Amino acid sequence: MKIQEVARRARVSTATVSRTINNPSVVDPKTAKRVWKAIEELRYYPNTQARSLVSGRSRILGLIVSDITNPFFPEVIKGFEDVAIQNGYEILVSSTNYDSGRMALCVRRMLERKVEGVAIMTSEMDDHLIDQLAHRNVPMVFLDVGVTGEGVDNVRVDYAMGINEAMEHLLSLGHRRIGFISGPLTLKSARIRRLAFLRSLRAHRIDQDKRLVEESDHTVDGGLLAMTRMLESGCAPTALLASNDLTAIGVMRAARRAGLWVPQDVSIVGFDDIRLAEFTEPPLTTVRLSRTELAERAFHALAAGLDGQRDQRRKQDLILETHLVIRETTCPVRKSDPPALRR
Amino acid sequence: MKIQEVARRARVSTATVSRTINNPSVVDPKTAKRVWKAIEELRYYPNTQARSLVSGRSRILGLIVSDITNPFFPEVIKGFEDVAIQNGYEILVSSTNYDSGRMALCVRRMLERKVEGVAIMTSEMDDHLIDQLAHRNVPMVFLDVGVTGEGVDNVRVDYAMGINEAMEHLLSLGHRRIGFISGPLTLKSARIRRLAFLRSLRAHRIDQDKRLVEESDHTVDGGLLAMTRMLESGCAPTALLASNDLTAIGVMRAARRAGLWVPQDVSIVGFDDIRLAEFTEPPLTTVRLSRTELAERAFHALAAGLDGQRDQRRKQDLILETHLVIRETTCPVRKSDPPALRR
DNA sequence: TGGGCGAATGTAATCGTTTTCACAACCGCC
DNA sequence: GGCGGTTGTGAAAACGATTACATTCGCCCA
Repeated sequence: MKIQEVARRARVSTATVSRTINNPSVVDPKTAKRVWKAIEELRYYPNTQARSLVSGRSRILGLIVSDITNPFFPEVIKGFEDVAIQNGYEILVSSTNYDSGRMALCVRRMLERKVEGVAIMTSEMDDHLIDQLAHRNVPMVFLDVGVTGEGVDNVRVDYAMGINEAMEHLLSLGHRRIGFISGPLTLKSARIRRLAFLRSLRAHRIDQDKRLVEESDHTVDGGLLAMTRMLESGCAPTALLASNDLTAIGVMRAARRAGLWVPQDVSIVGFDDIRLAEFTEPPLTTVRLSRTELAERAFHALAAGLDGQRDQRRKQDLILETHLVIRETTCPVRKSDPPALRR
Repeated sequence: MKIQEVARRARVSTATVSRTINNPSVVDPKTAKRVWKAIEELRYYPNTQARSLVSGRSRILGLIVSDITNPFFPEVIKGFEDVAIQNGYEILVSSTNYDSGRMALCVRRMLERKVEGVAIMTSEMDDHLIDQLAHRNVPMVFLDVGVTGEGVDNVRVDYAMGINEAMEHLLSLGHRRIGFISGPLTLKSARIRRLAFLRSLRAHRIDQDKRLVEESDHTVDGGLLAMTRMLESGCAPTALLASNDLTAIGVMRAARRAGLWVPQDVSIVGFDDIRLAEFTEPPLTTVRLSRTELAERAFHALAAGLDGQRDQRRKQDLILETHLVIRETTCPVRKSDPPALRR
């Protein structure tokens, strides 16, 4: 089923068929109608490979995430796919599994497939890989306030806003011994959240206790481990802020294992507001970061880069806000000391 | 950076370069070495589109799921991607969002990209779409014991095994009023699970109470709604089996809202054993269905279809087992009646 | 009347590979 | 020394579209 057959059937040249499909304005409506009829009758659809080989445009966008298994990402992927498809693009997702070798492979495959742009949401990004992409003039957008440089865009997220709201909330409930479990500090977005927490602490003249700030890895297991460590340090917090919801879920589990009730013994706040957050027991108070908006921003940043619409790009500098969503894992600090830890 | 440049640099023809890459056995090791050197020096990599245009092989496999946002799927995707990449294949995932129009689009895009095979995990699959694929000789594999027909494979999962284990478990704990919340009955795999439940009931000579069997949609919200309906029907079960873990999580939430304690007032068993199951409060007793194995089976079924290795296919008829994983949402039935429902 | 113009269409080059086929070189054997 | 059989290599024809350029045709105006 090639374009030739369509051409023959519609009694036109292949060029005309191609034009009716790609640039209808230059072809006579009457001819166009004939061509469309032939296309339908033969159920013709163009061969993408041939098409992009000659036109140089693949209509594919890449999306690289670190772990498709973290529920945050599928929601971003979904949003990205939706908007991409609406605009006639295909997407190619790759999960690096936190492995930088795998990351190199991802980039390689993206290049081989001639993606027209890549959105990157992961930390395993060596500079030389970025160079590889930049060198081939592939527009990039980082969803992680990561690298900056020419040809590199960033979707800006106001992480601090949500963190501050969360802190105000906890402080207004009387909490003073507030812990924080960060994500991997190789991730810039994780560093930013941690910093926002520390800043907020200082702004409220609360001394930082090192035992109350742990590094983790944005997984449930990691959160569980980190919280367990913190509780065993002998200085249990009355409230805890986690760098993402998965961590918060781990934290809740650790608290329960230690015999603590949430929120009576310890208040917990997550970050992201993944769908499941609403359904934890009790439902998780967390900071919402809209995945669909994030994905849309990413797409538009790329699309702008594609068509070289420099002016439109300015619009993308809007900052994505984050806000606290109060559910049931936070409550006023109890006056008496929490019960002794069960070991 | 085309093959020509490599050829020139290595002082051979383009044919030889192509051969050293794709079929090294027919080229003299000395020449091959020269060619590889040139390739490395120029950082050459072949243009995938040109390559697959002429060879007719895209090295892409499609994977269609209904909802990438359901944590079950990303784990399958990950497994599928891993094994595909190991075998030199790319994957193209598409989420249909339970929309059959979107499904048609998916198939269309898969065809346009000339995928060499498709794994399908969704119910929005019209027969005419299957025909479309079959008609173009695209091997298919269903991960849902769905359609059968020529050129269509199925990964066989023994859903009944896990269900039976779960039932034995609940019965041994003294439960007799056992409820079931199924997935959408358009999904064959959901029907099978429901049927296995009903069979087990009959096998143990327990009368079926219609109020204790609800249909839902494999989402948390759906589970919550269905359980709420069931509790309000005036005939609360002492134990409940859910068709998947997401549903189970919704069920737990509904139980808590109604003032019931899990597992003291009602025991709950899920299905799938998604990663999060371990971290619910309390940790969910559920039936494990290995996603990686599922994905691997799917891949191999496709791969077998690709190379036409009819004999190897027989091996794939092994049935994937499912087993109960006991955690903390089940306990012996309480002798006294459960407390009155809080409305 | 004829030349210029614009709109619609056709011709053919092009994209970067793979792969068929032919050819050359070499080997061993009769 | 000629001949069949390997082996390794190169020239050129695909693959199926897009698109630059050429052509045709009708129309208008000088």
